[in-house]
Amino acid sequence: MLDERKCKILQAIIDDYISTAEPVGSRTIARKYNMGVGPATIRNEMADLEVLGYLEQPHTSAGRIPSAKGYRFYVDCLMSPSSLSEQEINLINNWYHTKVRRIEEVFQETAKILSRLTRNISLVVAPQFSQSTFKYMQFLPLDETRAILVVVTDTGYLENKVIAIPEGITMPELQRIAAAVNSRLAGLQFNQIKSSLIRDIRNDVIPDHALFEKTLDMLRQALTPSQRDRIYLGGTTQMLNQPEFRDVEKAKGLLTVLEEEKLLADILESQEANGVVVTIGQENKFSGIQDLSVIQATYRVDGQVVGKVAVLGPTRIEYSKVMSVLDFMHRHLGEILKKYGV
Amino acid sequence: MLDERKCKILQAIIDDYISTAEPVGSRTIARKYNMGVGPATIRNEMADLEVLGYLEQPHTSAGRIPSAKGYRFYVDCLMSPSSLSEQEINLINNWYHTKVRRIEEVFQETAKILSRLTRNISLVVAPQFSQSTFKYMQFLPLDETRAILVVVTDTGYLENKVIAIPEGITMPELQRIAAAVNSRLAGLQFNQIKSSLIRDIRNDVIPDHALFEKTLDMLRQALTPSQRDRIYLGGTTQMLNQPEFRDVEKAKGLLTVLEEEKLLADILESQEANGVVVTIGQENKFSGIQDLSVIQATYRVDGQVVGKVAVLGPTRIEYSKVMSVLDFMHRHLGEILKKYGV
DNA sequence: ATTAGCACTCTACTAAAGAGAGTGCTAATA
DNA sequence: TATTAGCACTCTCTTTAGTAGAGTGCTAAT
Repeated sequence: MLDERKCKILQAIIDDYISTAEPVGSRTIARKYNMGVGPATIRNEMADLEVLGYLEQPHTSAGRIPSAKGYRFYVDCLMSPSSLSEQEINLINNWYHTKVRRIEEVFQETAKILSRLTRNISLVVAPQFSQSTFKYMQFLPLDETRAILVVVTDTGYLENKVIAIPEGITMPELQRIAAAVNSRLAGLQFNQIKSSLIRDIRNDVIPDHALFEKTLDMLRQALTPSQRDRIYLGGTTQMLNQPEFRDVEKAKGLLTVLEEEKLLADILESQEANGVVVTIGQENKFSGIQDLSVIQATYRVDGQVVGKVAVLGPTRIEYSKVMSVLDFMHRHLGEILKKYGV
Repeated sequence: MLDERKCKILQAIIDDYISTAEPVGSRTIARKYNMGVGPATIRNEMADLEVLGYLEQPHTSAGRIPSAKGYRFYVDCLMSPSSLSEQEINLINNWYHTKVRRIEEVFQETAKILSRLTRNISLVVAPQFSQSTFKYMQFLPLDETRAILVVVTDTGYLENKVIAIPEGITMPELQRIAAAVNSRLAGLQFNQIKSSLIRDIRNDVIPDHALFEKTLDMLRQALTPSQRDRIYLGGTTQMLNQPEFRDVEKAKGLLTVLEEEKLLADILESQEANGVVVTIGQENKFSGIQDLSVIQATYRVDGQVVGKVAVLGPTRIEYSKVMSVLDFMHRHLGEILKKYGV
């Protein structure tokens, strides 16, 4: 592999580039990170590191910048891991008390905290409806012509929709429908409920009934939850402070990606490993973010993986810092959610 | 006021500036908008218009750009009103069918349509919970230790929260609490329900009861809905296409404003008039958007004002186009909402 | 009242020059 | 043999000067 001095130099270069966003020269390293050797020696080592693929040179007379391979090595071997300060932990713990009124706000505020602490774009994927379990459905009366159909999950999440009651249908009938559906679906995980199962219910229980059709429709809708409100974004504005987005075109490109919820979902869905996972630049399969790094982690409620927290930034992102923040979050978000009512 | 020719010239200048974003010179006007007079005459008129405050000159040898006063006169008197094309109306009507699954999505998609059609930032203010009427509350069973408290409004909107059931409380007791609250609050508008009223209930009905306290807490929370999910934004990315935001600092400024939900709410709350209302540049009280124009309209459900639709853009915004889009929307959003289940 | 003509002003663009940062190589040094 | 001082070289970035272009305002003629 790399000898000790090369490692030290590589680490110094990356640390410096992460904090300055400027190509790093040999003199800077020799001076700022007192290596005990002169700039010329460092130059030789840098030339080696470039041949080995850890560094790149924007042009002949510039300093070096880390390559994706360089960052990868940095993340895996060199980086000194940091952990959150007392102060930051307090910030997080107190944050929710003052801001949160309902569950969705936990996600929104988590995204905000993440982007605050990391100074980058954050993403929080809320638990997927489809991973929770059908508990029961029920009709709540509204007026003569309308009722609210609610579907309750075992986690206490509730999906609701106003439904027009067809002429001549009475509340007891509605309840009969609900009972029929409940007896069939109770305890099933949502992603196990297939259309075929719903068709069975229709055929077996109440073969022909306009409202029943509507009910099933709504159930189907509940089963395919919109991606939209599953992903919470934070810090899109802060991004513009990063020098890599000094160019409006760049910024526009990223914002466009962020607007494509579907794409975001894919980016995050693609990783299933445990712990904090780092994807650097071109390691990313998705075009549009190939000059960015994604750092993500899953979080659990009751031991079950339910969602993700992630931070997105330039490859020059402060890996150490971001990873420590995400590490904290993915460990604690489960408790926080339970505390605030999932 | 202004004689006919001055009007014609002013209109031509503003039309041109709106579409090009470049200062307009006398030659351009004479050529493109064949006025029947030479550039020199136009120059004289332009000089007059500048003295009168309708035009400004970025520097001596540039063309003229409209001032806020110029735009105001343009909007009030000059502008040729446009209306939506068949095609656009169809686009709108079909849009919701394919995209909308739940009520919140109506707002989100409305924002999207608005920004699509106007190529600017759009805002949609969802109906305020506090303006609707308390219908009833109810506890839905979840498990031994938890229940879901739901509050239903006359519009069919539903607020819900998971509540821990204190030791030893049974379902019938919960229902008794609900009944007590319902008998007191049913039919009241949410913003009429004061803490004092809630205190009364506590004192009169069930004087001491941990769960009851929690219930009331939750009700109080429901009464102060977060601003956050009341305002839906669209087209923040498109904004970066406007030449006025070629500068990243400008873009950052605006994005920062857009992140302050509270401020946005104020901006929109400040207008209560009927129809489509235009606020141009410095007419705006709020710093941060004083080089922008806001065009907004209220919409109604069942004849009652419930929310707003608005478009935000540079003072150079296509007033005519935007106003026609908003006019259409504020007339039809009510129906659309009813159709999709408010 | 309008307009042609012209001098004047200001910006935006281009090219040239110079400063600065950093490299790579060579030869000297420990 | 590893390190380093020295130096020529390369490339970018900034500054400067000059020029083209667009547009104005004024005056005198129509």
